[in-house]
Formats: sequence, structure tokens, C-alpha cells
Amino acid sequence: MSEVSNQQVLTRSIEDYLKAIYELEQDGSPAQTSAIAEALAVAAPSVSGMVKRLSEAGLLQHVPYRGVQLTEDGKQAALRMVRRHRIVETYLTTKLGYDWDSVHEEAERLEHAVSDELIQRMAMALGNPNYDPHGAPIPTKDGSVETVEYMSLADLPVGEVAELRMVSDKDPERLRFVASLGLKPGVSFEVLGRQPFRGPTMIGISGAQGKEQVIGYELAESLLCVAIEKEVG
Amino acid sequence: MSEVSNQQVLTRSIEDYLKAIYELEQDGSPAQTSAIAEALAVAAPSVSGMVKRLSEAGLLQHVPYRGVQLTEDGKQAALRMVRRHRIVETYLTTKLGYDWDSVHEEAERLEHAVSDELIQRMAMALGNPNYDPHGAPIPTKDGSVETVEYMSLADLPVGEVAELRMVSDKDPERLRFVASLGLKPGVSFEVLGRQPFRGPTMIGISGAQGKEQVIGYELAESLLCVAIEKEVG
DNA sequence: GTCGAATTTTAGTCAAGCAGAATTCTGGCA
DNA sequence: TGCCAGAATTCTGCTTGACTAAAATTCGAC
Repeated sequence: MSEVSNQQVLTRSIEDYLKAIYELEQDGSPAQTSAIAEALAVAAPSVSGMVKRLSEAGLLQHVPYRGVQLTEDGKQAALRMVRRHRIVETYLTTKLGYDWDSVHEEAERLEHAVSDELIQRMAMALGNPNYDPHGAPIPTKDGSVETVEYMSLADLPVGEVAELRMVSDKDPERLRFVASLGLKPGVSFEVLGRQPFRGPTMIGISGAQGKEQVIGYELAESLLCVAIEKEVG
Repeated sequence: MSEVSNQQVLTRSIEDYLKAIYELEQDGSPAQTSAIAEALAVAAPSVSGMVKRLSEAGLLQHVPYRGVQLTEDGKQAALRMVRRHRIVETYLTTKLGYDWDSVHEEAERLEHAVSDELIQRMAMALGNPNYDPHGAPIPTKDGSVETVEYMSLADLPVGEVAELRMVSDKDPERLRFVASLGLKPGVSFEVLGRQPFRGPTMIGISGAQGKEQVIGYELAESLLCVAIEKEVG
């Protein structure tokens, strides 16, 4: 383990690759070349080339035709980017009035430009938050993240009372729509019903005059929740 | 004049060149190749190559062996970068507790990454300031800047009462030293004396218990001031 | 007015990244 | 067991932006 030498030779492109690979690994299995290519909107041969370089740099392990897996060094570098991204998103939303659907793009550029010091100052100004505006956990400075084990709204049994915890920040359209339903992380609701054959889920949002909403299957899959105890009284 | 087509094909490198050229032009004459090379810490031939491209793109005019001059398009693009830089500096200083000697480096990276919208929001959060922490005027959104006509402290006649208006943000060391003397834009003082042969200037800072300071010639040259009416009473 | 030093430009390379074409590998299925 | 479709890889070439070396030009000194 190189304890001293690992920093700072990361180009913008490398940072993007590491972050994308990290996020693909979160879905379980090793990240495939084609999946990385799609995530970064580049051609597969470009990925092959970069993977070779990153592998030689010791940031990931590559099993040809099988996919790649970040090494500890690679994972730390990726988490540093994730932390930057999420802190920037939180800062822009909290301090500069951005909507949660428009911060992703801005953060995507800023995460490469901000210094560790600026991130630290933003985090401090925010009171060292643990979650970004979409509910995603913010890695700490020393590179640890809360492992989140959420259940998608599509999998919550009917009758359950739950709280929305997290929505992917990737698609602004979806975020705008989710917000228009009165949903955001922290909002709780009851699952009132669900139609079969990947049909929509009906929920009643707590507080908001028992407002009912119908949510299509695909959208429901992207809303990550935790079941909560029903309010006593 | 291309009224529609001019935006957004600017690489980071091009942005740096335009800004550097703009700043060199502020010192009067057209910017020379070698001066640009020095400002950007690249080799002269690199500048020649870029100048050719920028000239073909209509961003500047090039008279071989004589220097370059920004076109209106080029000047607007440069001013956009200057505005970004100065607003970012002001924001970091005012809202995130940066010292005026450390913001330049951070702003140098951020100016390429921030969107027009973010700059607008930062400016609004700051109350649309007219000057950055070093006293440099911030160009407006539509690309106009106040033309500043300051006199260096080294040129102020003895006996004059003046106000410090601007200090270059390029050298953190100098900024730290200037601050340690109790000087920053807005501070007024009287020129008490000056030694000949490019010798030091003695000043008495107003307010601060008439504190006297001795300022070497080279430093005095970089402190830009305006004479003010002596206080009446 | 000419010579030489300094500056600028041209020419030729190089490395990083990306894409397209051609090739090779994998795994499923008969 | 052998073949085929799809995926991954290698090879080649393009673009950007930098560099060194060498040629060209300018300007100041005499």
C-alpha cells in the first residue's frame, strides 16, 4: 500500500472514470466496459484504453472480458469525488437557492475544480451534513460512507408506512416530477395500494392533508425508502 | 459581427489566453508573445500557435512580430472570465472566510467551471458588488467595466492624503504583507515623506492611532490609490 | 547604414484522449 | 462438441495543446 505517493496525478477524465466505476459497483457486480462507456457517454474502446492506464496505476483491477473493480486506492479517490459532488450539491441548494433538479450538472463540473480546503469550508458552513439534497449519504473526509440499505417504493408492501429517503440525482425531469408530487427525502407516507403487473402504487402522504398520489412502477423503483413505525397516537 | 454564433466553444486553455491577453492590454500597448508566454508559464511557440488559432476564430488580431489585440468578441469573452474570477474571489472571501491572499488560486480554477447562472447567483448573494476584495472592478454581466485611473503610492506627492484602492491579487506573499501593515482597499492615509533614488515612502494611516508605516519603492508601485480631499474639520 | 542580439515564427514531435474498423474472446445453444 | 451473436480489445488515426530546435524578423548600438 503506497501511503504517501497516491495523490494528485488524477486528470479530470480519470476522476470521472473512477466515480462512474464506483457508482456502477454499488449495484453489486464488477463494472463492465460497456456499462462504463454508457455512463460516461464515450465509446467502448476509450474505456478499454483508460482501464488499462488505471490498472497500471494501481487504481483498479481488470479481469479481461469480465469487468473492473476498484482497488482500495481507487475507491478512496472515487469517494473523494463523491464527497465533493454531494457537498457541492448540498451547498448550492442550501446556500444559493438551486433547485434539487438543477444542481447535478453544476456539481458535475465543480467537483473537479474545488480544492479540499473549499470542500471543507463548504461542509463547515453547512454544519457537516450527512446527506445531500437527494438523500444520498456524503462520504466523510477520511473516506468512509454509510452503507445504505433502502427498499424501493415498488417493493414496499401495501399498508406499510414509510419514509422517502433517497432519489437518484441523475435525471432532472424525474426530480422535478417527484417534487411536484410533494415528495422529497424525509417525507413519510402510507402505501395505500398497488396494481399488479408492474402497475402503479398509490400512496397517502402524511401531513399534507392526507394527499393521495399515484406513482408508476418505474418511478416507484427509483424512490428509496425505509419502513417506519406507525405513529403512536 | 457574428451576433449569434460566438458562444461556448472556448476551451479552458483559450479562456486562460484571453484573460491573460486582456490583462496585458490593460497596461497600454498590444500584448507581446513573450509577455503572454510569461503570464501563462508556457513557451513562446505555444503562444504563437494559440494566437494563430484565436486569430482565425476572430477573437483577436495579430500583427506578426508586433503583438495581438483582442477583437470585440475576444474582449467580451475575456471580460466574462474576469467577471467570473472576481466574483468568485469576492464570494469566497465574504461568504466562506477565505483570506484575500489565498483566493486567487482557488478562483483561477473555479472560473473555468462555474456556469453563468452560478455567477449570477453568487453576485446576487453578495448584493452585486462593484469591486473584488483586492479593489479590482468587477465587469458587469453585459461586459462593461469601470475604467480605473489610479495613481501608485510611489507617485503620490508628499503631503497628499489618499485612499488605497487596489492591490494586485497575483502574489499572496505581498498581499499578506500589505495586510500586516494595516492596509487594504478603502484605508486612507497621508504621505509623510519619501526617500530619493527609488527609496521607501513613509505614510501615516488614518484612524489607526496615526500609525506610521514605511513602504519600499517596489511595493509602493503596486499600491494603487486616489488622492482625496483632506477631511474638513 | 549595417551588424548582432533578442524576439518571434515555423517546423517537427509528443502525449493525452477519443472514435471507427477490424479482430478476438466469451458464453449460450443445438 | 461446435458454432454464432454480442461484447471487449487492439490497431489506426484524429484533435488539442504543449515542447525543442531552427529559421526569420525586428530593433538597438555603433
